[in-house]
Amino acid sequence: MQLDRVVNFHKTIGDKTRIKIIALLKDGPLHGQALAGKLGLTPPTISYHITKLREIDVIYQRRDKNTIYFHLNEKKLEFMAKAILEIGGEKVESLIVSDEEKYKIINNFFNNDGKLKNIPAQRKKKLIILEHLIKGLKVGRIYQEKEINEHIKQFHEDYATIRREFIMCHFMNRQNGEYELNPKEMWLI
Amino acid sequence: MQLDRVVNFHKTIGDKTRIKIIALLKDGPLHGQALAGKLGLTPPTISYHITKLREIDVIYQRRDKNTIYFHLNEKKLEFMAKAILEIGGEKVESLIVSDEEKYKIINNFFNNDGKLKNIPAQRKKKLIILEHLIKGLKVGRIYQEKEINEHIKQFHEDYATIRREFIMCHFMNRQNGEYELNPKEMWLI
DNA sequence: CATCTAATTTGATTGTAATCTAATTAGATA
DNA sequence: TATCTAATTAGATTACAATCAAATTAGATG
Repeated sequence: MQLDRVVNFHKTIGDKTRIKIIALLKDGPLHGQALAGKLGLTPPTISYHITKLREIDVIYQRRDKNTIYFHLNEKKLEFMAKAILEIGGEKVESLIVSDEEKYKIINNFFNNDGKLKNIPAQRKKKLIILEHLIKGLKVGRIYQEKEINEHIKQFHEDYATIRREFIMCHFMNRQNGEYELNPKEMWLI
Repeated sequence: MQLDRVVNFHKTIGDKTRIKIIALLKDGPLHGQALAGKLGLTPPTISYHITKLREIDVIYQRRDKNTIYFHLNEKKLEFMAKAILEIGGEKVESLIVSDEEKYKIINNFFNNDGKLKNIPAQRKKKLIILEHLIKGLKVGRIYQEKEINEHIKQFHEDYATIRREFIMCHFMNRQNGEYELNPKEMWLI
């Protein structure tokens, strides 16, 4: 179940007029003018809402002479309403920043010689770069400030800024001048 | 279950960021900065979304030192997700135009002597007034045009306009100069 | 009590959504 | 094929929602 489908379903029925339409159609099919009358709206407005509801497949229509009757697809409604309960867990994390996206961003910010061009201003990108920069260091080991600096200098001369960013973004912490990586749960990514 | 609650629930979770938050919290509580990092957004934006989610009661929070952890209320989420399946039917019709509302509108448009002040421009109000005006006539009987006119003249001198409205809004139909009320299912109210 | 960290509020900006009137289209029927 | 009815589309207006940077608040801790 894709995220966008679920979002779109809820966005669509998160509207007073459309929920009223759904409620009315539970008693049986109705045509546009009837809906317009009952809801105190004009036919174009009903058309607009019907289109949205048809897009998420909770209504369908049957024509009788000049009149189109709109029917509720209750099965679909039920299925989609329950979808939010299934979604998520670890899978979503990968949805949020896919490996492919990370790869692109890393490629953009590093030169071919492995040097970091500059520190991204955008938060998300910055985190991806920091996560990448920290890869050579090990969880559990204690580092002296000088060691951290040397490690960072491989990639960028402004080690002070990057070291500060490591702390601020919870990748590592400092205790009386010594540094240690935080457990991955604390990382913001 | 009130309509507004259901609408508000779906409006709130009909947003990509908020569904991602819900999905992330299914794996366990997280604090604001972690959410901001994982989603590539700033803390104020997370606050904004958390507030919305708290309003519909699907998240709650526990503080640990300086950090507030946000928890998902899965029971509530499930209950609200299924609420749309219960709503509706005949009850909703009365929600749409309550008797109280009808009473008010009728009072506004009629004088004490029982005369109609004017024909409402707003569609919904017009339908309520027309429904009220038609009450003296019987389903199943055939009326001559003159009879219809006399009936309407009790309330308003412009019988021609009102007679036309009766037809246009499906309260009655004309067949070679004779008039008959339509069955109530055809009325737009 | 001074200071730090995390969260929230404020104000501004930008994009999206709901509704209407007027014009158009699609079928049905005479 | 001309005409009627119902539905839809187009265009404009207005209201609302998501986001951020900057300022503020609320607890925790030295």
